[in-house]
Amino acid sequence: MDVSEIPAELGKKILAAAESYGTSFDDVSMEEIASVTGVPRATLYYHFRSKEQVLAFLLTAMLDDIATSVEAAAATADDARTRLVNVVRAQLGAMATRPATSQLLVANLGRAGKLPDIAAGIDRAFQAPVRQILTDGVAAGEIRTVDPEPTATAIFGAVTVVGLNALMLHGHLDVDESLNALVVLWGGLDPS
Amino acid sequence: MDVSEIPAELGKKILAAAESYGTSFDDVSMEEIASVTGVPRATLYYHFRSKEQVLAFLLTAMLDDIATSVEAAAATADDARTRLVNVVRAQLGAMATRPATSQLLVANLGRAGKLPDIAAGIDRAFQAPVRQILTDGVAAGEIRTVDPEPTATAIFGAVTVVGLNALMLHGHLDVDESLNALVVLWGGLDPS
Amino acid sequence: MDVSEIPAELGKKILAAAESYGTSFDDVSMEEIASVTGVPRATLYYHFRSKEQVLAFLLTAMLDDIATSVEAAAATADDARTRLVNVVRAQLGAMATRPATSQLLVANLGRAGKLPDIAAGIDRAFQAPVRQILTDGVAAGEIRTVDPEPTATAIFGAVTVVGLNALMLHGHLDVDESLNALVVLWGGLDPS
Amino acid sequence: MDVSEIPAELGKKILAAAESYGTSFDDVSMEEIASVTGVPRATLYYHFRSKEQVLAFLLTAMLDDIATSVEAAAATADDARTRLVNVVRAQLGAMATRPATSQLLVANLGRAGKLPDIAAGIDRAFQAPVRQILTDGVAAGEIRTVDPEPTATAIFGAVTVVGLNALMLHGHLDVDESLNALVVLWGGLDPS
DNA sequence: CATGAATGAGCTTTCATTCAT
DNA sequence: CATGAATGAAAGCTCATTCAT
Repeated sequence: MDVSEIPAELGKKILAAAESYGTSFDDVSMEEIASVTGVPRATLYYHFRSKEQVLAFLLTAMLDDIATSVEAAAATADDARTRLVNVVRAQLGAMATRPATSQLLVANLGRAGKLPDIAAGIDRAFQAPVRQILTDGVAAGEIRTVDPEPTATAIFGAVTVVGLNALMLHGHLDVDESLNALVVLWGGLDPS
Repeated sequence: MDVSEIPAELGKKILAAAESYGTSFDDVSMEEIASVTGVPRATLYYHFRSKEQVLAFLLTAMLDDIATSVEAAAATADDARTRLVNVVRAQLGAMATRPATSQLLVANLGRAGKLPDIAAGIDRAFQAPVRQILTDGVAAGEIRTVDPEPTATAIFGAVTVVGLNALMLHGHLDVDESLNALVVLWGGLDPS
Repeated sequence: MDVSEIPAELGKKILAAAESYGTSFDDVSMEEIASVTGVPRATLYYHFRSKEQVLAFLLTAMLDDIATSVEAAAATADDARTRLVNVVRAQLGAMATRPATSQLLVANLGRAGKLPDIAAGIDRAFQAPVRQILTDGVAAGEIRTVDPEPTATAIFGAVTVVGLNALMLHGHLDVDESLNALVVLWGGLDPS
Repeated sequence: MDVSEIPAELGKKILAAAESYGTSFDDVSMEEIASVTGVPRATLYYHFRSKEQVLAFLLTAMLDDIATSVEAAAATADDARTRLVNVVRAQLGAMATRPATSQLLVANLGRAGKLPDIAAGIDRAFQAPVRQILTDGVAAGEIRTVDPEPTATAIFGAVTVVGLNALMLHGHLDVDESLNALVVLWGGLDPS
């Protein structure tokens, strides 16, 4: 199921309809995808091997999108801290744009992590850019000495759960407000 | 379905068997719970109104356990930072003790958050203690000025995702190692 | 399950609650009988061998009641036709008084007919009195020569279905109106 | 679930197998229908929305059949009485041909009457033709002055219960014998 | 005598998936 | 290339009935 094998038209339909899907993988039935996209079930099976693959395609596509804007935010000449803020802002912005799909992603972190494509997508969109900035920042003395790998995971958790929380509680996500909740990441909790 | 109405014997069986359940609510079938606990399906339905209620009982019981040890860690006379570290250590320790149930909880944050009992349990075990320490610590000048409510959410996300990550990647959770990943929380990313 | 073995108190509760039961044997659950009568399910099973027996008791009791008033109507010194009208009037009156139980009876004629007690009750309350009047009436020249046995069955069908029809369509049964529908029985369809 | 949407092949199987079904709607399980027709349960659910719909289809189809032959019997140039006898004969004949389905119908009059399709079918096959003949016959002076509507109901009851009685008592229905039981309808009970 | 607790046996229904065209 | 039709395999839940006190 290489993304490139999926006809663009079909892909668009699935993506466009994603925002009306439910929250858990099992809450999303093929019948639902079929009726929301207008693509008959059997046709979906013609293109995808299984339901999981459809959702993997969906999440992968979203993650690719996120990765693109995140990578742009990470590629500037700013200092590490600025780039990190921009990266997180891009991530939250992407979640804000696709609230349902984001919930689908975060609510299925457990399962999604087992699908190689998705795990790779999550890494590319969320963890790798942060890891890289941390590494660079530490080397440049712009960031405190931390272990980039696990720290990126902690940041990933803080960002996504703050986002999910906003989506679940208010139905939408205000990027600046959520960023504010993450201020702890920059300055930490210790008083200066 | 007040917890107190569930016979202790039955409750123990369900809890004891929990570690062999699947990851998502839908991955856990009543037949599975029945065969793993040795309690017939019809008997489960005699005590619980639905499958959701069984899982709610399970998660609520686990969260109550966690809350108890977390509250103990929060109730010492230490300074805010020490208490916070101990609270997080207690949370990670609880996750380490019940890996499968923790995965069930985190993997179902989306759905679980909609069940009032569970949402309350999460707050009591994870967010409220942190919120309280932050509030007290800020007042005492032991913690940087942050907004306790959203900051507690960010910490919750960092802690649980770091824990989930360890469980998914290594199958078990090393508390100290995970704590280390969270060092960013104390000192932040800014170089001193 | 001799009726006499059922404690009067219990019997009264079951009869009193009957009017809130459903329409088909299978629509009436033991749980429904239990909650409506206030008698625990297990207690019902202490007194009755099965659900069927409870319903048989219920219908038998109603049929006994009907039989009593019907037999009174049949036992006068009037001519056959008058007695027959009075008998049918009594039958319709009994149905009017217990609409739900009547529907339960008629809607379950098929099954009820297989339970000896009920079949006997139906015969005693509905068919035997008519049969007797027909026999006597024919002998006395007060009634056209008909075969009493099958004719009584036809009359039974006309009476009960007319009654059921009224109950289902209007929710209640107007005795005189229904009697009117049965005028065909007396005069027949042939023009005089 | 318009009848026309059911594939003819499937319809035939359901009809053909009907004679081995049980007596009450609840006595007939989908598994029974499936195994007797050879059509898998899931396939039945592909074509029908619910069990009730399957049975509605079955009874509706039977009633359509009956209606056809009854309407033919009603459409002759004979006098009203002859037509009525022929109509009833056709009705009894139809019951004789499909004893089990007839029992299913009559035993579920209560429930069936609530399903619009079936109520309409009963009217078309049993009541409307009789009503019409009565109306015409009264107008032509061939039938005593009776109210056609309720009288048709009484006749319906007499005919079906006499038929059901025969089926239940003897396992089969002898049309002429049953017709004989209904002689009361023509001449009435009054001696000439 | 009465009853709360427990359960075996089914039941309807859903759904991911495959078949046949 | 696409799809209507068909279905195997559960799943959640109910309910009449029995057990144990």
